[in-house]
Amino acid sequence: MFQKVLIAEDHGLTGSGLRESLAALSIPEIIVVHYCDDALLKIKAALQHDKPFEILITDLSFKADYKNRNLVSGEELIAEVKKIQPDIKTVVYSVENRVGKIKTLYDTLEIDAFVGKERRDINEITKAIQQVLEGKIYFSESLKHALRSSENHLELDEYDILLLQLLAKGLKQEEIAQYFQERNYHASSLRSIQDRLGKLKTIFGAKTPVHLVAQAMERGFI
Amino acid sequence: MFQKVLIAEDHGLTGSGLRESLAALSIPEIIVVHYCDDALLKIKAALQHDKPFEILITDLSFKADYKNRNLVSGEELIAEVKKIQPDIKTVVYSVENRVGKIKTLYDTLEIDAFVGKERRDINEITKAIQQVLEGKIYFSESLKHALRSSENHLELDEYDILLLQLLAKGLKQEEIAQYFQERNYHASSLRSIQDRLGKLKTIFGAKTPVHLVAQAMERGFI
DNA sequence: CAATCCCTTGCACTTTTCCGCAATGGCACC
DNA sequence: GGTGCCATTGCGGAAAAGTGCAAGGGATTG
Repeated sequence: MFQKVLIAEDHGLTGSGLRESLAALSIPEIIVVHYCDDALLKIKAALQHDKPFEILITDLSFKADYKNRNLVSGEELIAEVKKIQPDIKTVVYSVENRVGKIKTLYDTLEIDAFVGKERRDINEITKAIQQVLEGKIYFSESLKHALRSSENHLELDEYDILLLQLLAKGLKQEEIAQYFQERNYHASSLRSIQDRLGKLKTIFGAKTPVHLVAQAMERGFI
Repeated sequence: MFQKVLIAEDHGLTGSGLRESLAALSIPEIIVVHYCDDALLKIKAALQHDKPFEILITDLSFKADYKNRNLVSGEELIAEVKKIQPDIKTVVYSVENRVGKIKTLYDTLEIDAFVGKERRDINEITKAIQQVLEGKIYFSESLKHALRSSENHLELDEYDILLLQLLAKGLKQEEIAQYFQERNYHASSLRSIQDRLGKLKTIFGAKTPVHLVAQAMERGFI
């Protein structure tokens, strides 16, 4: 079994529930922190003392409070941690349930497991740890199906995602056109953007641009 | 100390964290359930056996799954429970952080305490239990802070939220006007909706309607 | 009762978005 | 090289959204 585990979770009671469940797996050293920055510090310190953590279990969203923060999310934490300790195993434990978002976590951050905060999560986290210990990847039961099934498999390219992001950021169509022109994107005229937007609306079944972005956000594309 | 506590919380690990913390307070009988309907059944059964629960600690939101549900939220649960056992103490434990919403819980459901899911919630839940035991009302420290801080002071009323929701659902301004007119809302003309939308854009610092809804979603208002 | 304030609403005008149509040009396939 | 397909783009008119202005209408205050 793993010997040294770090947990980053900002809800105190949930963190203590996690600690308890991992202790039941006979993991001797379990550290719980409530801030991403603290997690990174612990990882660094452990590395320096030649006693690195083998696995990091982290939430995705951390509420802001009076403290100043460098890292504000689990994604950022994982990215930073992997820079200094690339071989560490990472498990994401979150309420996130948007397939697109979780797929992105796997593709870009190469996480080893994802467990949703849900009713059966005690079993799930246990299974996840065991699978990761064996060098396998683990995703919550509820997700496995969704991740593989083709129905949810809308593939949006960089252009589409950027377009939706710019829209969500408050740019007008004309400003987006300008943005694309400055960066020499292929379809950069106002008319092309409108065309693309129309197609995206069809794909998402959206009636208005607002609806489109709301759908894209709900499904985790942006 | 209380002798018999019921916990309704749909995240398994959080529930077990709660159980652990309450056990540390020397509460002998702690039952944890993951569904509102189960909570109501437990309360009913305990009453019938003349061994009623003294206090109910419940989350507000319970994720839907394959099971059919009568009660879908902590609010509904509390309302039903108070019908059959009006003297039971109720503590809400939730990520909810909108002051208005929590005030409504106090005003309409007469809850005895509110504890937010946050970093220091272990201490908070302990304090809450002790205060409620003494017949007092308790609200999280963070809430008192939120009351003062201007940052979280965005209070949107039902009208604003509905407006944003309808927009996100793909309705056009004119359709929203019609929707409001059918339901006899106060500001139901197209012009009023545009006016309100303009004000919301100012509040959220949004440049376009898309931006507005994206912000509202990110910040958890809809 | 008058003065005042704020909210609601309609009107008119501008800006922005939507969308069909047609011209152009690249690319693949025959 | 010819043919067809599709993405890109401009144009133009229609639809939708944004906004200043002013006319009411309550509610409050002096």
